Amino acid sequence: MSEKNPHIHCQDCSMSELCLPHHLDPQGLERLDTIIQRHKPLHKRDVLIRAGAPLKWLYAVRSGSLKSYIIDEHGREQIIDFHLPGDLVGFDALSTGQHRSFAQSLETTMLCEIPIDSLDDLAVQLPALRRQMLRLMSDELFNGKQLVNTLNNRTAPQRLAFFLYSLSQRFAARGLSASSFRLTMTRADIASYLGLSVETVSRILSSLQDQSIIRVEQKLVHIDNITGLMEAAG
Amino acid sequence: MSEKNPHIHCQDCSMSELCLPHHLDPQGLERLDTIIQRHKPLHKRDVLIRAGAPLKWLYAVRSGSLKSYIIDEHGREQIIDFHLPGDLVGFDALSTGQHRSFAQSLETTMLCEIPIDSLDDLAVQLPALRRQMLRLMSDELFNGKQLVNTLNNRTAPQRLAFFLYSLSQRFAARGLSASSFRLTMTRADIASYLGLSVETVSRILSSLQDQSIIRVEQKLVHIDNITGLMEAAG
DNA sequence: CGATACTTTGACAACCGTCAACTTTGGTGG
DNA sequence: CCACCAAAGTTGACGGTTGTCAAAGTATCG
Repeated sequence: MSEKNPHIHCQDCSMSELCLPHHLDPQGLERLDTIIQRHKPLHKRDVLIRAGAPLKWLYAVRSGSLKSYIIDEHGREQIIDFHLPGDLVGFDALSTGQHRSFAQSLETTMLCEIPIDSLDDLAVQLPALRRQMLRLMSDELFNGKQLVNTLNNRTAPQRLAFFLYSLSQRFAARGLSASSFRLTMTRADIASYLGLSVETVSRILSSLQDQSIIRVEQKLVHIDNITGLMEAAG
Repeated sequence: MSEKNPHIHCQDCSMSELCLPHHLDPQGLERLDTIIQRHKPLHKRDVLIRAGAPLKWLYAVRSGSLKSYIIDEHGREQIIDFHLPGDLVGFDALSTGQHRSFAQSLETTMLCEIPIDSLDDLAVQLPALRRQMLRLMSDELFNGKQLVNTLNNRTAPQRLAFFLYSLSQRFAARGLSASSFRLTMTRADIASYLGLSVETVSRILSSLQDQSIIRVEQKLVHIDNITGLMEAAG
């Protein structure tokens, strides 16, 4: 790598524990780092992945955030996930070799680009990498299933409280503030993800604020009573 | 394998195309078959997997059916999936090495038992097996995400029509009748899976019958108007 | 054959989606 | 830098869908 074009390496990346490098020895880390490309920064609203496109790379979020969505038979966008730093994007394409959902940047976002063929080759040689890939997929799989239940069996206020709480936990796992963060997605995105209407999302945010559980300033959320939030989540 | 105790082999199993053997060459198939054990038959209500138990085997359903569920903080059972022949059970445990959900037999059920360590060893040597494992996980992952949306954005009648339609498709993919099948799960199981009350499930089944879309005789369902069912699913 | 689990049907109320109006924010071009 | 307009967000009123409670009917299992 040239001195003129310095990149962050897996060895120095603060997200490595959440990402593919987890539990890799220094030698394995080095080899993984070699196959990983750095993608040019995405601007807000850039579309990274389109459904139907052939799978060539998995992406790891280094900073920023994205939303994944599918377009239903009526042409409406349905949010299926939000991706934060350390998350891998693209696993759902391993099945058909084609992406099945879209991924769009919610803000300026930095990504690592992992060629899927090289990753497969390397996984054969590194058991720890293999295990971590399976672990990440397995987690995503279980989270998806659990989410169905979480949403199905909860009222609108419980869903939103759950959403905020789980975002808070995810930020904390990334070394960021659990009590104060920015919602990079719109209320409509949240509504779609939780299966609610925009109006309901807005009303409940106001209501949680009235209960002194959170404070909302546009996109900014402060959690003032995390216990209250957990209780509100059911 | 002894003559006295003849077992079905992967080579002869009618579910192999849906299962791990998919796209394996004869030699690979042979090797896979060697590591697979046949589990003793489960009776109705037998619990195959308990959350928290260490992951030792993945299971492939050869015949019969199971439900997967988690137990929520209030001790209530939440159904997260139903497993039919050809399905693999246990992927959600790859993350922690411990099972995270329960699996219980809904009827007499025959299973193959695949030691996870041997499977990992074999996957290193057989790219086609590796690809099929990832494909199965990726499919399950995407289905889970899609299900969230399907349920979130649909009314109760649409959810139930969707459920019946998707069961019908799954039976068809297994060479069984798409228009006539037995619901091995209870109404309460369906309700939990779809996020509805038992009463609503019961009412809607009656309503779909009144519309001559299906006929219901206890556990037996006949689909008389598959187009109507698809439309009812939204 | 009895007990228990499962299923169906009815009545009612509440939750939340829809429609509508308005305010605020953010981006674009002059 | 400001003006403008579209997009995003908020708040209110209303009605339908669906959960809850209740009760009766039916299958299943020991």
